[in-house]
Amino acid sequence: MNSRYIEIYEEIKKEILEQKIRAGEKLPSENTYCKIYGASRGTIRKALDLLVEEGFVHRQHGKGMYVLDHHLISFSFGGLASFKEAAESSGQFFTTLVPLFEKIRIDDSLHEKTKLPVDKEAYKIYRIRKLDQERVILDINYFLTEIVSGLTINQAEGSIYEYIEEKLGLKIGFAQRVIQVEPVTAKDRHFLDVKSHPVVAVVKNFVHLQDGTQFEYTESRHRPDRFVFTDFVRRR
Amino acid sequence: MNSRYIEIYEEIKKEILEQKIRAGEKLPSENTYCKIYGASRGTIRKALDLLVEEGFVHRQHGKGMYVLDHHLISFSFGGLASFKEAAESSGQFFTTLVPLFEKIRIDDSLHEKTKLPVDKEAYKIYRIRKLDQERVILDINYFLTEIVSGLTINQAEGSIYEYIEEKLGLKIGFAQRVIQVEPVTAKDRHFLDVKSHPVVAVVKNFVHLQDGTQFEYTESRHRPDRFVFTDFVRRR
DNA sequence: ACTCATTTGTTCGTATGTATG
DNA sequence: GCATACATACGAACAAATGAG
Repeated sequence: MNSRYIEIYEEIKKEILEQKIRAGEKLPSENTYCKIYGASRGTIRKALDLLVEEGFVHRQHGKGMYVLDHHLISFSFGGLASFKEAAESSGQFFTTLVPLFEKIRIDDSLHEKTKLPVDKEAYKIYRIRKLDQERVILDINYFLTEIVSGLTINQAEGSIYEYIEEKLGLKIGFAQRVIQVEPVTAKDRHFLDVKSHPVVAVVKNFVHLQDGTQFEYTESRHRPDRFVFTDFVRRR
Repeated sequence: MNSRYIEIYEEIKKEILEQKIRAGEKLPSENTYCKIYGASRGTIRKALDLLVEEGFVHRQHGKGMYVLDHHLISFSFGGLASFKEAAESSGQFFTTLVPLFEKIRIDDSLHEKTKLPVDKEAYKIYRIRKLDQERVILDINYFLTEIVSGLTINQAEGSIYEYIEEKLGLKIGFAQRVIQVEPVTAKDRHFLDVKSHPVVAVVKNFVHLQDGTQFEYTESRHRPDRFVFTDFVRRR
């Protein structure tokens, strides 16, 4: 079903996550992997490229590949993951409330904010994420109804991405993301347990399908003391 | 000296940045590029992969590649760029002050914070970034003296990365990065024009050489109203 | 509905270059 | 100098998505 290099990538990643190869240890050479998986070196390299890119291993010309210490990259938000995926992989227990679920029309000022096309209809959804009985994240979602049709409040309580990808068969492509710090609004005070915090950490997502059309704008407003964003970057 | 696919990548990227191919427009096909550059398809694809990864273009199976609207990414701190590189590409005019430049020893509590090896010696440097006569960023750097030897206060006023890469010939590999929001400290109040802002946005960098050894810890403390972090992510 | 050319996606095999020990 | 391992490059083939006829 999937391509071979993805399968190999997932198998090796699993071995690293299960500590069958530990941090600091050397991976088998590319040629060894060729024999293990019966694949060409190009295919093996494509699989290993993914691990390098995600920060699981690093390569050294002439020496080999080594597993990196993954001490805290337990992805609060590393890639383009849904909230449910991120929460599950971080092992924390969240619950979701949906205090608002309605259809609206994108006007000029909303277009300015969301970059969604003017005059289209969209679902506007608020979702509150609770951790340890405290409301720490407010997600404000806009989905074009034209693309994400038939959404219900039930799905919003679970994973909307699951619905989009599995039920509708749509392929999510990429997102531009902006992180900023903003003063708390009346809405934040109403929907979050902001305590005395005067600001929130805001993550804005402009999400596109694989064909390049933007179908979503989401703004995640985090109570600053619970906000952590982790990232892995390579030079050049 | 560079590899062919890097050259090709840079040429095409230049064409996009100079708007010779505009947002929404289609790129020449891979086979066309093969003829243009006299390279194999594999090499062309490696060059194009980089553009895809950085969010300049998106690919559509069976159709072609299209240039993305780059309104957000243009002043991106998304990659592992030095402050000087980022400032130059964003076109803003910053100046740098160096109020502290000293050698210290990594003790246990500093190891906890920086992850640098205990008992090694390090440069500890404060650097203030001024924009429009306002001190908006405080960089706190630790560099292992063993690796980054011979650093002077003059270099610290320019680009330390330039010194590390060009003068010392060291190869920077990758960094783990954490973004958080923290209450202002007395140090922030002293070195930054924090105004009435009660918090700062903090970016922590754990930077490693290509051989995997960590040689730097840097904490960038931003006044929250001037802090923007942009990112580009793909769904896998 | 079907065929066909175009274009991207995956895989293979092979060769050569370069860094490490 | 030599063996090992990663880096780059070429060419070929077939698969899969798209759009035109």
